[in-house]
Amino acid sequence: MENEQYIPYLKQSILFQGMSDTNLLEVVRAGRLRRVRDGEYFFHEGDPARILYVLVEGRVKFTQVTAEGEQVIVRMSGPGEMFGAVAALGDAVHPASGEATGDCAALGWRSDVISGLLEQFPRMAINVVRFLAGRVKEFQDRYRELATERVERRVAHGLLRLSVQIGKQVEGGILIDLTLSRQDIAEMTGTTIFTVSRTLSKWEAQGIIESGRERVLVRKPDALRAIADE
Amino acid sequence: MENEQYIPYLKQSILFQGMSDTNLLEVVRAGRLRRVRDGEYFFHEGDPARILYVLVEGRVKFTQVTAEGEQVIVRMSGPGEMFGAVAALGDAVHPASGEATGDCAALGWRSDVISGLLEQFPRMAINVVRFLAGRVKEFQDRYRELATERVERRVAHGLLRLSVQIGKQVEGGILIDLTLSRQDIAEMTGTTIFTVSRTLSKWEAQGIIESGRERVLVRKPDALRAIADE
DNA sequence: CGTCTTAGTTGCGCCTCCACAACGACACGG
DNA sequence: CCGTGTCGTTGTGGAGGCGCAACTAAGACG
Repeated sequence: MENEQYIPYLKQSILFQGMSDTNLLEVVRAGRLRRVRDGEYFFHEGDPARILYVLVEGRVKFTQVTAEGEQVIVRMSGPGEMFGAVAALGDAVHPASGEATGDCAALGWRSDVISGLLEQFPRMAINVVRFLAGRVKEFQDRYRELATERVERRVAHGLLRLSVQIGKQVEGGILIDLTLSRQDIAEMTGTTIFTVSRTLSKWEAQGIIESGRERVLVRKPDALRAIADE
Repeated sequence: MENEQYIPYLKQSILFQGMSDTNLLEVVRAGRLRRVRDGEYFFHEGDPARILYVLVEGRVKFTQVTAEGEQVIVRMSGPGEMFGAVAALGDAVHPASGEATGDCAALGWRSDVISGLLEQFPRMAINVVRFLAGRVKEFQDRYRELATERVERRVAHGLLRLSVQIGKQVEGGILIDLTLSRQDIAEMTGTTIFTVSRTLSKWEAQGIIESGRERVLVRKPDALRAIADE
Protein backbone atom coordinates (compact mmCIF):
# COMPACT_ATOMS: atom_id res chain seq x y z
CA MET A 1 0.00 0.00 0.00
CA GLU A 2 1.25 3.38 -1.04
CA ASN A 3 0.74 4.95 2.38
CA GLU A 4 3.31 2.75 4.02
CA GLN A 5 6.25 4.32 2.25
CA TYR A 6 5.82 7.31 4.54
CA ILE A 7 6.05 5.35 7.77
CA PRO A 8 9.75 5.96 8.50
CA TYR A 9 9.07 9.60 7.90
CA LEU A 10 5.91 9.76 10.01
CA LYS A 11 7.67 8.08 12.92
CA GLN A 12 9.46 11.36 13.49
CA SER A 13 6.30 13.44 13.51
CA ILE A 14 5.17 14.60 16.95
CA LEU A 15 1.79 13.08 16.23
CA PHE A 16 3.03 9.49 16.33
CA GLN A 17 5.67 9.82 18.97
CA GLY A 18 5.86 6.91 21.35
CA MET A 19 3.63 4.63 19.31
CA SER A 20 4.60 1.06 18.51
CA ASP A 21 5.35 0.12 14.90
CA THR A 22 2.34 -2.15 14.67
CA ASN A 23 0.00 0.55 15.95
CA LEU A 24 1.48 3.10 13.61
CA LEU A 25 1.04 0.72 10.72
CA GLU A 26 -2.62 0.28 11.59
CA VAL A 27 -3.15 4.02 11.79
CA VAL A 28 -1.38 4.69 8.51
CA ARG A 29 -3.39 1.99 6.75
CA ALA A 30 -6.62 3.59 7.92
CA GLY A 31 -5.69 6.85 6.18
CA ARG A 32 -5.96 7.84 2.56
CA LEU A 33 -3.27 9.64 0.63
CA ARG A 34 -4.31 12.79 -1.14
CA ARG A 35 -2.23 14.76 -3.61
CA VAL A 36 -2.89 18.41 -4.28
CA ARG A 37 -1.07 20.35 -6.96
CA ASP A 38 0.61 23.71 -6.55
CA GLY A 39 -1.91 26.47 -6.15
CA GLU A 40 -4.85 24.18 -5.55
CA TYR A 41 -6.70 23.80 -2.28
CA PHE A 42 -7.08 21.09 0.31
CA PHE A 43 -10.15 22.91 1.53
CA HIS A 44 -11.68 26.33 1.66
CA GLU A 45 -12.60 28.50 4.61
CA GLY A 46 -16.13 27.65 5.71
CA ASP A 47 -16.16 24.18 4.15
CA PRO A 48 -17.52 21.49 6.45
CA ALA A 49 -14.54 19.62 7.82
CA ARG A 50 -14.43 15.90 7.46
CA ILE A 51 -10.77 15.06 7.23
CA LEU A 52 -7.70 15.46 9.37
CA TYR A 53 -4.45 15.53 7.43
CA VAL A 54 -0.79 15.03 8.07
CA LEU A 55 1.35 16.65 5.43
CA VAL A 56 4.06 14.44 3.97
CA GLU A 57 5.23 16.52 1.00
CA GLY A 58 5.13 20.20 0.09
CA ARG A 59 3.95 23.21 2.05
CA VAL A 60 0.50 24.49 2.84
CA LYS A 61 -0.54 28.10 3.26
CA PHE A 62 -3.53 28.84 5.47
CA THR A 63 -5.48 31.98 4.73
CA GLN A 64 -8.54 33.76 5.99
CA VAL A 65 -10.45 36.41 4.12
CA THR A 66 -11.92 39.37 5.95
CA ALA A 67 -15.40 40.75 5.41
CA GLU A 68 -13.85 43.38 3.13
CA GLY A 69 -12.11 40.77 1.01
CA GLU A 70 -8.64 41.33 2.41
CA GLN A 71 -6.63 38.15 2.69
CA VAL A 72 -4.59 37.24 5.75
CA ILE A 73 -2.05 34.43 5.91
CA VAL A 74 -2.67 32.76 9.22
CA ARG A 75 0.11 30.20 9.02
CA MET A 76 2.38 28.17 6.80
CA SER A 77 2.91 24.47 7.48
CA GLY A 78 5.63 22.09 6.36
CA PRO A 79 5.95 18.29 6.16
CA GLY A 80 5.15 16.28 9.28
CA GLU A 81 2.62 18.77 10.50
CA MET A 82 -0.99 17.98 11.16
CA PHE A 83 -3.66 20.23 9.75
CA GLY A 84 -7.43 20.39 9.51
CA ALA A 85 -7.51 19.23 13.11
CA VAL A 86 -9.13 22.32 14.50
CA ALA A 87 -12.14 21.69 12.34
CA ALA A 88 -12.23 17.91 11.96
CA LEU A 89 -11.96 17.30 15.71
CA GLY A 90 -13.66 20.41 16.94
CA ASP A 91 -16.70 21.87 15.42
CA ALA A 92 -17.64 21.63 11.87
CA VAL A 93 -16.19 24.08 9.39
CA HIS A 94 -12.65 25.00 8.42
CA PRO A 95 -11.59 28.29 9.95
CA ALA A 96 -9.17 28.95 7.09
CA SER A 97 -8.43 27.87 3.52
CA GLY A 98 -5.53 25.51 2.93
CA GLU A 99 -3.66 26.14 -0.30
CA ALA A 100 -0.83 23.98 -1.61
CA THR A 101 2.40 25.90 -2.17
CA GLY A 102 4.27 23.51 -4.38
CA ASP A 103 2.90 20.05 -5.10
CA CYS A 104 1.69 18.44 -1.89
CA ALA A 105 0.83 15.06 -0.53
CA ALA A 106 -0.95 14.41 2.74
CA LEU A 107 -2.38 11.45 4.58
CA GLY A 108 -5.97 12.03 5.57
CA TRP A 109 -8.36 10.37 7.99
CA ARG A 110 -12.11 10.94 8.06
CA SER A 111 -13.18 12.53 11.32
CA ASP A 112 -15.15 9.50 12.50
CA VAL A 113 -12.14 7.31 11.76
CA ILE A 114 -9.78 9.58 13.63
CA SER A 115 -12.10 9.70 16.64
CA GLY A 116 -12.01 5.91 16.72
CA LEU A 117 -8.25 5.85 16.42
CA LEU A 118 -7.86 8.35 19.23
CA GLU A 119 -10.00 6.21 21.49
CA GLN A 120 -8.05 3.14 20.51
CA PHE A 121 -4.61 4.73 20.87
CA PRO A 122 -4.64 7.12 23.81
CA ARG A 123 -1.02 7.92 23.26
CA MET A 124 -1.96 9.43 19.95
CA ALA A 125 -4.69 11.50 21.59
CA ILE A 126 -2.12 12.89 23.98
CA ASN A 127 0.15 13.70 21.06
CA VAL A 128 -2.66 15.59 19.39
CA VAL A 129 -3.25 17.51 22.59
CA ARG A 130 0.44 18.40 22.78
CA PHE A 131 0.41 19.54 19.22
CA LEU A 132 -2.62 21.76 19.69
CA ALA A 133 -1.23 23.16 22.93
CA GLY A 134 1.85 24.25 21.01
CA ARG A 135 -0.32 25.82 18.39
CA VAL A 136 -2.28 27.79 20.97
CA LYS A 137 0.95 29.06 22.45
CA GLU A 138 2.21 30.12 19.05
CA PHE A 139 -0.92 32.10 18.32
CA GLN A 140 -0.89 33.71 21.75
CA ASP A 141 2.64 34.89 21.13
CA ARG A 142 1.85 36.17 17.68
CA TYR A 143 -1.21 37.89 19.03
CA ARG A 144 0.86 39.75 21.57
CA GLU A 145 3.39 40.56 18.90
CA LEU A 146 0.75 42.10 16.68
CA ALA A 147 -0.77 43.98 19.57
CA THR A 148 2.40 45.62 20.77
CA GLU A 149 5.09 45.65 18.13
CA ARG A 150 5.76 48.00 15.25
CA VAL A 151 5.74 46.80 11.69
CA GLU A 152 9.50 46.53 11.32
CA ARG A 153 9.82 44.15 14.24
CA ARG A 154 6.85 42.12 13.13
CA VAL A 155 8.37 41.64 9.69
CA ALA A 156 11.66 40.63 11.30
CA HIS A 157 9.83 38.10 13.47
CA GLY A 158 7.93 36.80 10.48
CA LEU A 159 11.07 36.22 8.44
CA LEU A 160 12.79 34.54 11.36
CA ARG A 161 9.85 32.24 11.89
CA LEU A 162 9.88 31.30 8.23
CA SER A 163 13.62 30.73 8.15
CA VAL A 164 13.35 28.37 11.11
CA GLN A 165 10.27 26.57 9.82
CA ILE A 166 11.17 26.15 6.19
CA GLY A 167 14.48 27.94 5.58
CA LYS A 168 17.35 26.19 3.85
CA GLN A 169 20.93 26.74 4.84
CA VAL A 170 22.82 27.79 1.71
CA GLU A 171 26.16 29.48 1.33
CA GLY A 172 25.79 33.10 2.25
CA GLY A 173 22.79 32.66 4.52
CA ILE A 174 19.41 31.08 4.97
CA LEU A 175 17.24 30.91 1.90
CA ILE A 176 13.51 30.99 2.35
CA ASP A 177 12.73 28.44 -0.25
CA LEU A 178 9.21 29.23 -1.22
CA THR A 179 7.67 31.66 -3.65
CA LEU A 180 7.27 34.44 -1.17
CA SER A 181 6.06 37.74 -2.54
CA ARG A 182 5.97 41.05 -0.72
CA GLN A 183 2.23 40.57 -0.72
CA ASP A 184 2.63 37.29 1.20
CA ILE A 185 4.87 38.88 3.79
CA ALA A 186 2.43 41.74 4.20
CA GLU A 187 -0.46 39.33 4.71
CA MET A 188 1.51 37.40 7.29
CA THR A 189 2.53 40.38 9.36
CA GLY A 190 -0.56 42.53 9.17
CA THR A 191 0.77 45.36 7.07
CA THR A 192 0.87 46.48 3.44
CA ILE A 193 3.03 45.53 0.50
CA PHE A 194 4.46 49.06 0.40
CA THR A 195 5.69 49.07 3.94
CA VAL A 196 7.19 45.60 3.51
CA SER A 197 8.97 46.75 0.38
CA ARG A 198 10.44 49.78 2.13
CA THR A 199 11.52 47.71 5.11
CA LEU A 200 13.22 45.04 3.01
CA SER A 201 14.93 47.69 0.88
CA LYS A 202 16.37 49.22 4.00
CA TRP A 203 17.62 45.88 5.26
CA GLU A 204 19.07 45.07 1.88
CA ALA A 205 21.03 48.34 1.94
CA GLN A 206 22.35 47.30 5.34
CA GLY A 207 23.40 43.90 4.01
CA ILE A 208 21.09 42.02 6.35
CA ILE A 209 19.14 40.34 3.60
CA GLU A 210 19.27 39.85 -0.11
CA SER A 211 15.95 39.81 -1.86
CA GLY A 212 14.72 39.25 -5.35
CA ARG A 213 11.47 38.47 -7.00
CA GLU A 214 9.49 36.23 -4.66
CA ARG A 215 12.50 35.13 -2.69
CA VAL A 216 14.39 36.26 0.37
CA LEU A 217 17.87 35.25 1.47
CA VAL A 218 18.67 36.07 5.07
CA ARG A 219 22.34 36.97 5.21
CA LYS A 220 22.65 37.98 8.84
CA PRO A 221 20.06 36.15 10.93
CA ASP A 222 21.49 37.61 14.13
CA ALA A 223 21.02 41.17 12.88
CA LEU A 224 17.42 40.27 12.10
CA ARG A 225 17.05 38.73 15.54
CA ALA A 226 18.41 41.93 17.05
CA ILE A 227 15.76 43.97 15.24
CA ALA A 228 13.05 41.54 16.28
CA ASP A 229 14.07 41.68 19.93
CA GLU A 230 14.64 45.42 19.77
CA MET B 1 -14.92 15.08 49.81
CA GLU B 2 -15.15 18.74 49.03
CA ASN B 3 -14.50 18.30 45.33
CA GLU B 4 -17.64 16.34 44.75
CA GLN B 5 -19.95 19.26 45.34
CA TYR B 6 -18.94 20.56 41.94
CA ILE B 7 -19.89 17.43 40.05
CA PRO B 8 -23.33 18.55 38.86
CA TYR B 9 -21.70 21.70 37.68
CA LEU B 10 -18.75 20.01 35.98
CA LYS B 11 -21.06 17.66 34.11
CA GLN B 12 -21.98 20.60 31.93
CA SER B 13 -18.41 21.52 31.14
CA ILE B 14 -17.23 20.55 27.66
CA LEU B 15 -14.33 18.75 29.25
CA PHE B 16 -16.46 16.01 30.79
CA GLN B 17 -19.11 15.72 28.12
CA GLY B 18 -20.22 12.18 27.43
CA MET B 19 -18.52 10.68 30.46
CA SER B 20 -20.32 8.31 32.81
CA ASP B 21 -21.05 9.44 36.36
CA THR B 22 -18.72 6.88 37.84
CA ASN B 23 -15.85 7.91 35.61
CA LEU B 24 -16.45 11.56 36.32
CA LEU B 25 -16.45 10.83 40.03
CA GLU B 26 -13.11 9.11 39.72
CA VAL B 27 -11.63 12.00 37.79
CA VAL B 28 -12.92 14.58 40.24
CA ARG B 29 -11.56 12.64 43.19
CA ALA B 30 -8.13 12.62 41.61
CA GLY B 31 -8.08 16.40 41.52
CA ARG B 32 -7.30 18.89 44.23
CA LEU B 33 -9.27 22.03 44.89
CA ARG B 34 -7.35 25.25 45.00
CA ARG B 35 -8.67 28.62 46.07
CA VAL B 36 -7.06 31.84 44.96
CA ARG B 37 -8.12 35.22 46.23
CA ASP B 38 -8.91 38.29 44.17
CA GLY B 39 -5.78 39.76 42.65
CA GLU B 40 -3.58 36.78 43.43
CA TYR B 41 -2.12 34.43 40.87
CA PHE B 42 -2.63 30.81 39.94
CA PHE B 43 0.72 30.96 38.19
CA HIS B 44 3.07 33.36 36.53
CA GLU B 45 4.34 33.54 32.98
CA GLY B 46 7.42 31.39 32.66
CA ASP B 47 6.67 29.20 35.70
CA PRO B 48 7.13 25.49 35.05
CA ALA B 49 3.67 24.04 34.57
CA ARG B 50 2.64 21.12 36.66
CA ILE B 51 -1.09 21.47 37.00
CA LEU B 52 -4.09 21.58 34.73
CA TYR B 53 -7.08 23.42 36.17
CA VAL B 54 -10.77 23.62 35.61
CA LEU B 55 -12.24 26.80 37.01
CA VAL B 56 -15.33 26.35 39.16
CA GLU B 57 -15.71 29.81 40.67
CA GLY B 58 -14.60 33.31 39.73
CA ARG B 59 -12.82 34.60 36.66
CA VAL B 60 -9.22 34.40 35.57
CA LYS B 61 -7.32 36.97 33.56
CA PHE B 62 -4.39 35.76 31.46
CA THR B 63 -1.66 38.25 30.74
CA GLN B 64 1.69 38.36 29.00
CA VAL B 65 4.32 40.99 29.46
CA THR B 66 6.38 42.22 26.53
CA ALA B 67 10.11 42.75 26.56
CA GLU B 68 9.44 46.46 27.16
CA GLY B 69 7.25 45.74 30.17
CA GLU B 70 3.95 46.43 28.48
CA GLN B 71 1.18 44.13 29.65
CA VAL B 72 -1.22 42.41 27.26
CA ILE B 73 -4.41 40.62 28.31
CA VAL B 74 -4.44 37.48 26.25
CA ARG B 75 -7.77 36.14 27.46
CA MET B 76 -10.35 36.09 30.22
CA SER B 77 -11.85 32.79 31.35
CA GLY B 78 -15.00 32.02 33.28
CA PRO B 79 -16.29 29.01 35.26
CA GLY B 80 -16.25 25.62 33.55
CA GLU B 81 -13.24 26.47 31.46
CA MET B 82 -10.01 24.56 31.51
CA PHE B 83 -6.76 26.44 31.85
CA GLY B 84 -3.10 25.72 32.25
CA ALA B 85 -3.55 22.99 29.66
CA VAL B 86 -1.29 24.50 27.05
CA ALA B 87 1.60 24.23 29.44
CA ALA B 88 0.72 21.22 31.59
CA LEU B 89 0.08 18.99 28.59
CA GLY B 90 2.39 20.58 26.11
CA ASP B 91 5.79 21.81 26.92
CA ALA B 92 6.90 22.99 30.24
CA VAL B 93 6.29 26.61 31.16
CA HIS B 94 3.19 28.76 31.33
CA PRO B 95 2.93 31.07 28.34
CA ALA B 96 0.97 33.62 30.37
CA SER B 97 0.21 34.61 33.96
CA GLY B 98 -3.16 33.66 35.42
CA GLU B 99 -4.58 36.25 37.81
CA ALA B 100 -7.78 35.77 39.81
CA THR B 101 -10.36 38.48 39.16
CA GLY B 102 -12.62 38.01 42.11
CA ASP B 103 -12.16 35.09 44.48
CA CYS B 104 -11.61 31.91 42.51
CA ALA B 105 -11.75 28.19 43.01
CA ALA B 106 -10.41 25.62 40.58
CA LEU B 107 -9.95 21.90 40.49
CA GLY B 108 -6.40 20.96 39.58
CA TRP B 109 -4.67 17.81 38.41
CA ARG B 110 -0.94 17.28 38.32
CA SER B 111 0.30 16.76 34.79
CA ASP B 112 1.31 13.15 35.33
CA VAL B 113 -2.10 12.45 36.85
CA ILE B 114 -3.90 14.08 33.95
CA SER B 115 -1.85 12.13 31.43
CA GLY B 116 -2.91 8.94 33.16
CA LEU B 117 -6.54 10.01 33.21
CA LEU B 118 -6.46 10.86 29.53
CA GLU B 119 -5.11 7.40 28.72
CA GLN B 120 -7.72 5.83 30.93
CA PHE B 121 -10.64 7.86 29.61
CA PRO B 122 -10.18 8.44 25.89
CA ARG B 123 -13.42 10.33 25.76
CA MET B 124 -11.92 12.93 27.99
CA ALA B 125 -8.86 13.18 25.75
CA ILE B 126 -11.13 13.86 22.81
CA ASN B 127 -12.92 16.52 24.82
CA VAL B 128 -9.60 18.19 25.57
CA VAL B 129 -8.75 18.12 21.89
CA ARG B 130 -12.11 19.72 21.05
CA PHE B 131 -11.52 22.39 23.63
CA LEU B 132 -8.06 23.22 22.35
CA ALA B 133 -9.27 23.19 18.77
CA GLY B 134 -11.83 25.82 19.70
CA ARG B 135 -9.14 27.85 21.40
CA VAL B 136 -6.91 27.76 18.33
CA LYS B 137 -9.79 28.94 16.21
CA GLU B 138 -10.52 31.78 18.59
CA PHE B 139 -6.94 32.99 18.48
CA GLN B 140 -6.78 32.70 14.71
CA ASP B 141 -9.83 34.89 14.45
CA ARG B 142 -8.50 37.42 16.89
CA TYR B 143 -5.19 37.43 15.11
CA ARG B 144 -6.88 38.28 11.85
CA GLU B 145 -8.94 40.90 13.62
CA LEU B 146 -5.87 42.58 15.00
CA ALA B 147 -4.09 42.37 11.66
CA THR B 148 -6.80 43.97 9.61
CA GLU B 149 -9.23 45.96 11.72
CA ARG B 150 -9.10 49.49 13.05
CA VAL B 151 -9.16 50.19 16.73
CA GLU B 152 -12.83 51.07 16.94
CA ARG B 153 -13.91 47.76 15.51
CA ARG B 154 -11.48 45.84 17.67
CA VAL B 155 -12.86 47.48 20.79
CA ALA B 156 -16.39 46.68 19.63
CA HIS B 157 -15.39 43.05 19.10
CA GLY B 158 -13.70 42.93 22.47
CA LEU B 159 -16.75 44.23 24.31
CA LEU B 160 -19.03 41.84 22.45
CA ARG B 161 -16.78 38.91 23.31
CA LEU B 162 -16.83 39.90 26.95
CA SER B 163 -20.58 40.39 27.03
CA VAL B 164 -21.11 36.91 25.58
CA GLN B 165 -18.51 35.26 27.79
CA ILE B 166 -19.28 36.88 31.09
CA GLY B 167 -21.99 39.50 30.53
CA LYS B 168 -25.09 39.58 32.69
CA GLN B 169 -28.48 40.46 31.31
CA VAL B 170 -29.85 43.33 33.41
CA GLU B 171 -32.62 45.78 32.72
CA GLY B 172 -31.40 48.26 30.17
CA GLY B 173 -28.76 46.06 28.62
CA ILE B 174 -25.91 43.67 29.23
CA LEU B 175 -23.66 44.46 32.15
CA ILE B 176 -20.07 43.38 31.96
CA ASP B 177 -19.79 42.29 35.52
CA LEU B 178 -16.14 42.55 36.25
CA THR B 179 -13.91 45.38 37.30
CA LEU B 180 -12.94 46.41 33.83
CA SER B 181 -10.86 49.54 33.55
CA ARG B 182 -10.01 51.44 30.37
CA GLN B 183 -6.53 50.07 30.86
CA ASP B 184 -7.87 46.51 30.73
CA ILE B 185 -9.81 47.15 27.55
CA ALA B 186 -6.75 48.74 25.97
CA GLU B 187 -4.61 45.73 26.88
CA MET B 188 -7.16 43.37 25.41
CA THR B 189 -7.52 45.13 22.10
CA GLY B 190 -3.99 46.24 21.45
CA THR B 191 -4.41 49.96 21.82
CA THR B 192 -4.00 52.69 24.44
CA ILE B 193 -6.14 53.85 27.32
CA PHE B 194 -6.60 57.22 25.59
CA THR B 195 -8.00 55.82 22.41
CA VAL B 196 -10.31 53.51 24.36
CA SER B 197 -11.57 56.43 26.42
CA ARG B 198 -12.33 58.48 23.32
CA THR B 199 -14.08 55.58 21.64
CA LEU B 200 -16.25 54.78 24.64
CA SER B 201 -17.11 58.46 25.10
CA LYS B 202 -18.33 58.58 21.53
CA TRP B 203 -20.45 55.48 21.97
CA GLU B 204 -21.85 56.81 25.21
CA ALA B 205 -22.92 60.01 23.42
CA GLN B 206 -24.67 57.81 20.86
CA GLY B 207 -26.45 55.87 23.59
CA ILE B 208 -24.84 52.58 22.61
CA ILE B 209 -23.21 52.02 25.97
CA GLU B 210 -23.22 53.44 29.45
CA SER B 211 -19.94 53.44 31.24
CA GLY B 212 -18.65 54.35 34.63
CA ARG B 213 -15.62 53.68 36.68
CA GLU B 214 -14.41 50.17 35.87
CA ARG B 215 -17.72 49.04 34.44
CA VAL B 216 -19.46 49.00 31.10
CA LEU B 217 -23.14 48.48 30.36
CA VAL B 218 -23.92 47.62 26.78
CA ARG B 219 -27.26 49.25 25.97
CA LYS B 220 -27.53 48.42 22.29
CA PRO B 221 -25.62 45.22 21.53
CA ASP B 222 -26.84 45.27 17.93
CA ALA B 223 -25.40 48.73 17.35
CA LEU B 224 -22.11 47.44 18.70
CA ARG B 225 -22.36 44.38 16.49
CA ALA B 226 -22.95 46.69 13.51
CA ILE B 227 -19.78 48.59 14.30
CA ALA B 228 -17.83 45.37 14.75
CA ASP B 229 -19.01 43.98 11.42
CA GLU B 230 -18.62 47.33 9.70
C1' DC C 1 13.27 39.50 -29.64
C1' DG C 2 9.42 42.43 -28.72
C1' DT C 3 5.26 42.49 -26.06
C1' DC C 4 2.44 41.49 -22.08
C1' DT C 5 1.98 40.51 -17.38
C1' DT C 6 3.12 40.56 -12.82
C1' DA C 7 6.19 41.94 -8.94
C1' DG C 8 8.58 45.38 -6.76
C1' DT C 9 10.08 50.42 -5.72
C1' DT C 10 9.59 54.96 -4.34
C1' DG C 11 7.61 59.67 -3.72
C1' DC C 12 3.96 62.12 -1.55
C1' DG C 13 -0.15 63.39 0.99
C1' DC C 14 -3.18 62.12 4.51
C1' DC C 15 -5.23 59.90 8.42
C1' DT C 16 -5.28 57.11 12.32
C1' DC C 17 -3.58 56.56 16.41
C1' DC C 18 -0.05 57.23 19.92
C1' DA C 19 2.21 60.06 23.49
C1' DC C 20 2.26 63.42 26.82
C1' DA C 21 0.18 66.69 29.79
C1' DA C 22 -3.19 68.87 32.40
C1' DC C 23 -7.40 68.50 34.38
C1' DG C 24 -11.77 66.53 36.33
C1' DA C 25 -14.33 62.75 38.85
C1' DC C 26 -14.82 59.53 42.20
C1' DA C 27 -13.63 56.48 46.14
C1' DC C 28 -11.35 55.78 50.45
C1' DG C 29 -9.50 56.72 54.85
C1' DG C 30 -8.85 59.36 58.71
C1' DC D 1 -14.86 67.13 55.57
C1' DC D 2 -10.55 67.34 53.37
C1' DG D 3 -6.40 65.20 51.54
C1' DT D 4 -4.65 61.44 48.57
C1' DG D 5 -4.64 58.08 45.18
C1' DT D 6 -6.59 56.04 41.26
C1' DC D 7 -9.31 56.28 37.18
C1' DG D 8 -11.03 58.62 33.35
C1' DT D 9 -11.29 62.67 29.89
C1' DT D 10 -9.81 65.73 26.59
C1' DG D 11 -6.59 68.95 23.91
C1' DT D 12 -2.59 69.19 21.15
C1' DG D 13 1.32 67.73 18.48
C1' DG D 14 3.59 64.46 15.89
C1' DA D 15 4.88 60.04 13.83
C1' DG D 16 4.17 55.76 11.77
C1' DG D 17 2.34 53.66 8.26
C1' DC D 18 -1.51 53.43 4.71
C1' DG D 19 -3.16 54.40 0.04
C1' DC D 20 -2.49 55.93 -4.41
C1' DA D 21 0.13 56.75 -8.49
C1' DA D 22 3.80 56.51 -11.52
C1' DC D 23 7.68 54.10 -12.62
C1' DT D 24 11.11 50.21 -13.09
C1' DA D 25 12.49 45.30 -13.17
C1' DA D 26 11.91 40.67 -14.22
C1' DG D 27 9.80 36.70 -16.14
C1' DA D 28 6.57 34.48 -19.54
C1' DC D 29 5.16 33.65 -24.07
C1' DG D 30 4.72 33.39 -28.73
